[in-house]
Amino acid sequence: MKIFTYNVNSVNARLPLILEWFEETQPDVCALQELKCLDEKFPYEPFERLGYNAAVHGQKTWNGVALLSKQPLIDVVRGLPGEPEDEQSRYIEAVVDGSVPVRVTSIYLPNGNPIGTDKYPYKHRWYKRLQARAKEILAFEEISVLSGDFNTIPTKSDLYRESAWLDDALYQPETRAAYQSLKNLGYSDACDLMPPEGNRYTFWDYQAGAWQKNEGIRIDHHLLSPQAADRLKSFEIHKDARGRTHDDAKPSDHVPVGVELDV
DNA sequence: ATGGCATCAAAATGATGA
Repeated sequence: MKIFTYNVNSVNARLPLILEWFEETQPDVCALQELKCLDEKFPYEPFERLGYNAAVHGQKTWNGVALLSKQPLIDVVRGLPGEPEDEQSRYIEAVVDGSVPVRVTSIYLPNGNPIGTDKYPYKHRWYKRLQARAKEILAFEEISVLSGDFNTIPTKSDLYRESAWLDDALYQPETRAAYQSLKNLGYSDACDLMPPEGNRYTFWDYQAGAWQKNEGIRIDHHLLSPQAADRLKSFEIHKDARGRTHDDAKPSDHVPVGVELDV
């Protein structure tokens, strides 16, 4: 089973590119982030034509997450528990209903910039809630994969130049510690288990020629429960997606990142 | 040090992103 995460930066603005990637890659499951549309504006039909079921948690203009799966999705959870007044659509979870159940998520963790505004403590409240849910998921002792855009650069190896990120919410010591705490619960970062040769970036800014200079960062992750880690067959970053266009659609600033599990 | 680029939605001297 191939499970991907892909921050698409507007599912409708980029639809031709996304569909082309789906046809080529044939993921079994794909977690999408930054839909930037309400549920009713999600392009269900073209994905159904490719054979996918969709569970969507959308939002107008910003945020919005979805799970697409060839097999049915059951037990869908829309929104991260723990802060009822949080109206931002950044979390969806479901179980892929195959011969062996696999729990999957699409996470769009808050960016947190600029530090010093409400955005930064919101990021860390959100991290605490994610840790609580991640702990509950571990207790199920299932094959579970926490996939998404964590807006967290875990280590110095995950950026092109540390000095450019020292004042950024994505690379603060407490942000990296929060990510590490998820791993300390018992999850493994698929990229650590199967490090790719060379480049491991998943995001390149649109600005200042970051892609051309390969000034990227790694912020899109898969955290595997022990049951999932035992079944990890491969880890891949679809870097070439960053440079591709289709029918005038421009690429997202993130690229798809995938794991293959022996399921 | 700043802005650079992209999207949405509104029609901004904008908001947000990472």
